[in-house]
Amino acid sequence: MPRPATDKRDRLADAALDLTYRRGFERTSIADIAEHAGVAPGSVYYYFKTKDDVGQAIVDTLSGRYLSVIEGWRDLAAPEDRLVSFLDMYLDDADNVRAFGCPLGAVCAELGRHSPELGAAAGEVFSALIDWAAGEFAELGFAEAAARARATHLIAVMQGAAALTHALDDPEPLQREAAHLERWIRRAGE
Amino acid sequence: MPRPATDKRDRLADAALDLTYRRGFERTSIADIAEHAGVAPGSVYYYFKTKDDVGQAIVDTLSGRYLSVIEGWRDLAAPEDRLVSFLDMYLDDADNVRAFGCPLGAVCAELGRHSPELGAAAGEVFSALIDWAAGEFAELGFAEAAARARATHLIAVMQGAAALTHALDDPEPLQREAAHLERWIRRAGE
Amino acid sequence: MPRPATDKRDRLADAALDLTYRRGFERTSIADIAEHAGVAPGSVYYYFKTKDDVGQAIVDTLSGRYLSVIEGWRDLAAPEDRLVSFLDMYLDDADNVRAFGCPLGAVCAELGRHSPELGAAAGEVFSALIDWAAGEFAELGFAEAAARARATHLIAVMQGAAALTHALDDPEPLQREAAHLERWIRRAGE
Amino acid sequence: MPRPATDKRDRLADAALDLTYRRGFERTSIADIAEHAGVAPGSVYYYFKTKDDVGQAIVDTLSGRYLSVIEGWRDLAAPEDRLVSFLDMYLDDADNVRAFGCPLGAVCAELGRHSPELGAAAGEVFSALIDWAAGEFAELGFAEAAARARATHLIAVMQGAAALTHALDDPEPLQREAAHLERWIRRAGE
DNA sequence: AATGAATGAGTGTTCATTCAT
DNA sequence: CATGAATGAACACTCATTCAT
Repeated sequence: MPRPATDKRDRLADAALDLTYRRGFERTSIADIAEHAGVAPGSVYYYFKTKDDVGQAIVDTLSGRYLSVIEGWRDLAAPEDRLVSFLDMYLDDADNVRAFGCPLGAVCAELGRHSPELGAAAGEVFSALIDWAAGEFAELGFAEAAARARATHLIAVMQGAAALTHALDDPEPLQREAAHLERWIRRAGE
Repeated sequence: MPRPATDKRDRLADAALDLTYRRGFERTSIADIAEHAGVAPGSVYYYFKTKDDVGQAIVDTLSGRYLSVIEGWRDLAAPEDRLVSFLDMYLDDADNVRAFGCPLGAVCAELGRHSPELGAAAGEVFSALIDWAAGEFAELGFAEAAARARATHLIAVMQGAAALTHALDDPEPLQREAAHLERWIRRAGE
Repeated sequence: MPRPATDKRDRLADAALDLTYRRGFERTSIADIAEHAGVAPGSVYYYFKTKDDVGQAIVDTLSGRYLSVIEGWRDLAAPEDRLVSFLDMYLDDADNVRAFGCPLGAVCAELGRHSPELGAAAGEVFSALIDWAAGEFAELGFAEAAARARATHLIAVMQGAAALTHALDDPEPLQREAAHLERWIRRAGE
Repeated sequence: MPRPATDKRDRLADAALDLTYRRGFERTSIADIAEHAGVAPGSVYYYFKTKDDVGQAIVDTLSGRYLSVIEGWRDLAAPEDRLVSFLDMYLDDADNVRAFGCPLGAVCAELGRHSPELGAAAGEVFSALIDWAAGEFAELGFAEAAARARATHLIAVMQGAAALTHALDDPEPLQREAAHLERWIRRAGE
């Protein structure tokens, strides 16, 4: 029972996300995306009306990936463990972070520079991430305002650490800031 | 006695930096830069061999601007005040940060995505900034390793806060993280 | 008991004629025609082998329409009245003539420019129209050669008047030439 | 003393007019025009901003040609002779009229179908032509309104005759209507 | 009998780059 | 010293056409 349409569309969106992360949105041509997805060049426009539409699909794919990863942490009983998993996700992916930056931040910046609409859409992924982290901190006993402040801090520091690790081509900032944040999270959980 | 050649070159580099910050490097054409600088289109290639060369000039200009700003803080007697000036620089420029991201981080990311060479060059501006901050923290009494760690943390957090403020189109993360860091700096100065 | 296949084919031909008249043949895509006819995009090629084939169907539809309109004038007893009905047909449709030109002439020119074969086919519609008008003039007592000459003049002047009215976006040439021709016809009928 | 810029631009406009007349505007690609003018494909966009801009240049070229032809009839002392020259111009070009229609009417219709703006611009060429003919009839002693009516009739009939000659692929309508109009003009000059 | 999925060839357009002057 | 003219390669996008079902 094949769903070829959805399958190809997904493959195209995945390829577009991947190439945008590694080369940038502007430097990624429609033909590149098609080739990467193993699809005929003209076919991209069967699934997407414009390149901006591909950008929107990138945001959706990105959002879906982060949401499903977070979903996977539901097994963990303690909020601290879930928050630390967020840090570990970056550490496990340190090579890519070093080479291309944060998979979320880099792509959002790239799309935002292409068009304000895409930038706003990408911003919502950040919002969702902060919402999730704020929920975890709330579960740790923080009042809403404090929980949000902590969540924003967590995301901001990881964004900055990833940016520095990429800019300096050095995993150290990422590792050090993650270690810092882990202690900060554990301390909050006590 | 001005040297008009140099003047034009500088104007071109300034225009290139400005446009790259606001639109991105890829979306900025050589003709755009020439027009922005009030220079004849063909002349860009008199001053720069290739567009990548323009990218290098952007890095140099960026580096010069940050260095001279830092230089301007020499008047301040206390290292804490100089470090806080770094934070204030962002707060004073909050509108641009919100609209286009960190003037340093956004441009570095943009150039890094264009070519590894430019990325490495841009990375050195970050290194210099960290070196400066590490020096200030050393002056506050921290041992070298600790001073570097603190400097990296400072830059990373501001990078992340700027990125979030841009992505969310909301000045709050920048303001909150800056306030946080100011207390953290003042505490270190006691 | 309708034959749905034929019905769809007719609807497609009608849509194609309509769009060709208003936008031109080249600017009308197969997908446009399908959408306009309320038919699935892929289905056009079930009824027509190529786009040129659609062009042929346009000519046939056009021919059929003019023939049936002429047929409708059979009720009128006097040839003068039938010939004047031809003029009135244009005057009644003056808004479209102004906006898009003569429904026959514009489409013929469009198809002729697309391919000589279609141009020749479209030319036959003109021939048929001239034949009809020549028959009417013959009935008014003109010898065959004179009747054909008058018929050709009638059609030519209306073509030119329609073309001018369209080009100048002004109904005046059409109205004036039609009034002229009506007197000329009435005079011949005395 | 070469004026290469103007020269190339003119050659491109000439090629564009020629191809539009023979193939239609839509079926003429920018690459076709460049090749026809002996110019590199990318160069068209150095002289014209868009294809619509090329269309405007076509109108200008067309207008210039007709104006200069009319100018050439200044030598003729009698208005009748000048008006008959207009008819002769078509008869001398009968082969092209038969193959492609009226050089003015066909191109105007083609451009008008491409965009209303171009259609309006093309319409002004017709206006100018009518103005000229009206002036000649005025010189023959007709009051302004009558002169304009006659001028419009002259142009309209030639348009229609050319259209029919093209549609039927038969020079007869053009020749017969031209002969008719010549007698009509000579009669007015007596 | 009918169609939705898919595509390759071609379109208008942009732009980094070259070069004669 | 400086530039306007010119260009070829690449881009986003369109569309007539095919075909498995």
